[in-house]
Amino acid sequence: EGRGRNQLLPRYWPRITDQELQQLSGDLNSTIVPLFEKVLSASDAGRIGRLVLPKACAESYFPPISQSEGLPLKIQDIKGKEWTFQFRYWPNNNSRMYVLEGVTPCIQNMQLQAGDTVIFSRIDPGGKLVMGFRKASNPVDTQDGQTSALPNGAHSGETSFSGANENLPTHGGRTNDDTFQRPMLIPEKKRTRNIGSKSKRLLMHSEDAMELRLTWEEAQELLRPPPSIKPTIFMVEDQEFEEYDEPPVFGKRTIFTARPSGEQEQWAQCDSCSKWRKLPVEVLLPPHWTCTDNIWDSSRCSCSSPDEMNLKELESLFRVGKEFKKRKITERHKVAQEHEPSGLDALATAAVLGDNVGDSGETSVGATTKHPRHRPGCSCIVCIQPPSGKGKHKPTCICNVCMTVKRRFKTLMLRKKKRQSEREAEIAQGKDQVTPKEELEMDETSGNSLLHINHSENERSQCRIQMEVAETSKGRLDLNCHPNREDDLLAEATGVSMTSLVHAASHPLDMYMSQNGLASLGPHLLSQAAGDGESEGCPCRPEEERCLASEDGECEDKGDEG
DNA sequence: ATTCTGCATGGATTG
DNA sequence: AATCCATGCAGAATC
Repeated sequence: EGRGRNQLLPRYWPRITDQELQQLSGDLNSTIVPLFEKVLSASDAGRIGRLVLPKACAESYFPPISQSEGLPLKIQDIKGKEWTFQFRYWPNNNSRMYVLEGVTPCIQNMQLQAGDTVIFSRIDPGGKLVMGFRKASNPVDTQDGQTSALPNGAHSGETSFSGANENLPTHGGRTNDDTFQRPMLIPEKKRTRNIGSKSKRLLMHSEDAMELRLTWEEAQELLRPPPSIKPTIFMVEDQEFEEYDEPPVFGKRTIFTARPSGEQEQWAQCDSCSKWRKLPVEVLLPPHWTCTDNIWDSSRCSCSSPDEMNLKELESLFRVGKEFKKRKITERHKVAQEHEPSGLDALATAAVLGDNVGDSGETSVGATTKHPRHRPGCSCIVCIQPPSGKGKHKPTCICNVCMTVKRRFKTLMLRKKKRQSEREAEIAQGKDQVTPKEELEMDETSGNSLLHINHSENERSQCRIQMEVAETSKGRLDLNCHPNREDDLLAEATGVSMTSLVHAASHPLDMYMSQNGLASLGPHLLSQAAGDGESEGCPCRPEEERCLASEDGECEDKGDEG
């Protein structure tokens, strides 16, 4: 528009093709007059919700305001939704700085971020303001540092006035999965300043968060040695290392799929035609790669060659690949656990892995411990730290935690005894039958009647009760459980004889532990039960844990009532 | 402790 | 040198 163009800096000139304009005008049955556009800065797209408007643009196209408070301005987005922003200014060096306040919901709705462009237009007749956007789409060339072909570092990307093309997979393009990268544009100038302030984080949309969900392993997959730089080879403890003078560069992101048979494949998307091409698994690609670079498949070394697989099939294979990878990680985890020293670490393993031990491929789904709030990846102190407690509590320790556990154990056993007496009385009245299994367990001469021992496990464990915890998949001894529930769980699920429990309960704790080789375990169990005394503030700590570690055993009292 | 608000500051750009 | 504008900052408000 004549009024503005002559006044505006070129960087604010709206860039919209006649074709797009025509299409839009046709769609809306009206005339769209592009006014200006602005590449969002970090502060524009941040959570403050203030979009700084170029002064000339604000004064040219928005209503004149004489008060700093300005006025509410209704602006329609590309989906027809109307937003109300506060259009105002701040006095600034004898001048004005114009801002739109309250833009956060709109920015979030459009899923815009720093580097994206907002485009202000006007619908005629009516003069209604409309706000479109263009996502930054092209990668910043980090290698040669050349400026963008377009002013202000803006790259031509997908313009959206309709919203229809947003986030939809184009032919061979990104899907809703987090597999396919979307390089984030950082304006060439002031690149370092757009990273974000030191004390605040940029708002991340869920989509971005998904894209950031990379493991180190995956991140490593993107790194390539700097081109044409020879590494220096040196040895550290018989391991060969390559050292480069230049930092690594990012390579092309590929995806790995797996056939149901487990056969792995690697796929890369052509930068030119966006078709996906299959590659050998071990291949590493440069950042820019096209079909013509496909030296591994002569029948598909040109963009004119058809797709080997359609997107759906590829996504399906990718899912299989993901499952395959998940299984591998789980198995690796299991192997690592098996190589752990027994004893305390086994207890820690049991606590951390919980029911998921042996549940391959599903570690990310189930809870890890007795409490569902502990999950794989949980970083709370309970989960990240094995309940070693080594050296912290001795069997003779009389600290509050130790005394609480001992008291609790005693109460537990007494309660078992009481309830068992009641049950046995009932059984005696009914049928007087004892299973052979129970008879075996009632071999009191062994002194080990309480616990089932897996001998192979036993070889790796110093304490039997711990074995019970680690090895029994159905029921585990869990001092954090509510006593009443625990009674049933422990006894019924593990098949432990109630008579043996009664017998065990008749011994003092210390005697019981010494009989069962538990002298060294006491402190560890204590530390496990008390979260090593360091997890007091852990937000994910189960109620029962807190009760157990509490000095006066309030929960215990409750349990006694029941 | 975090977020909001109203500027102030200073690097970048323009004339 | 003047101006713009991205972002910092401090006090107030709110959680």
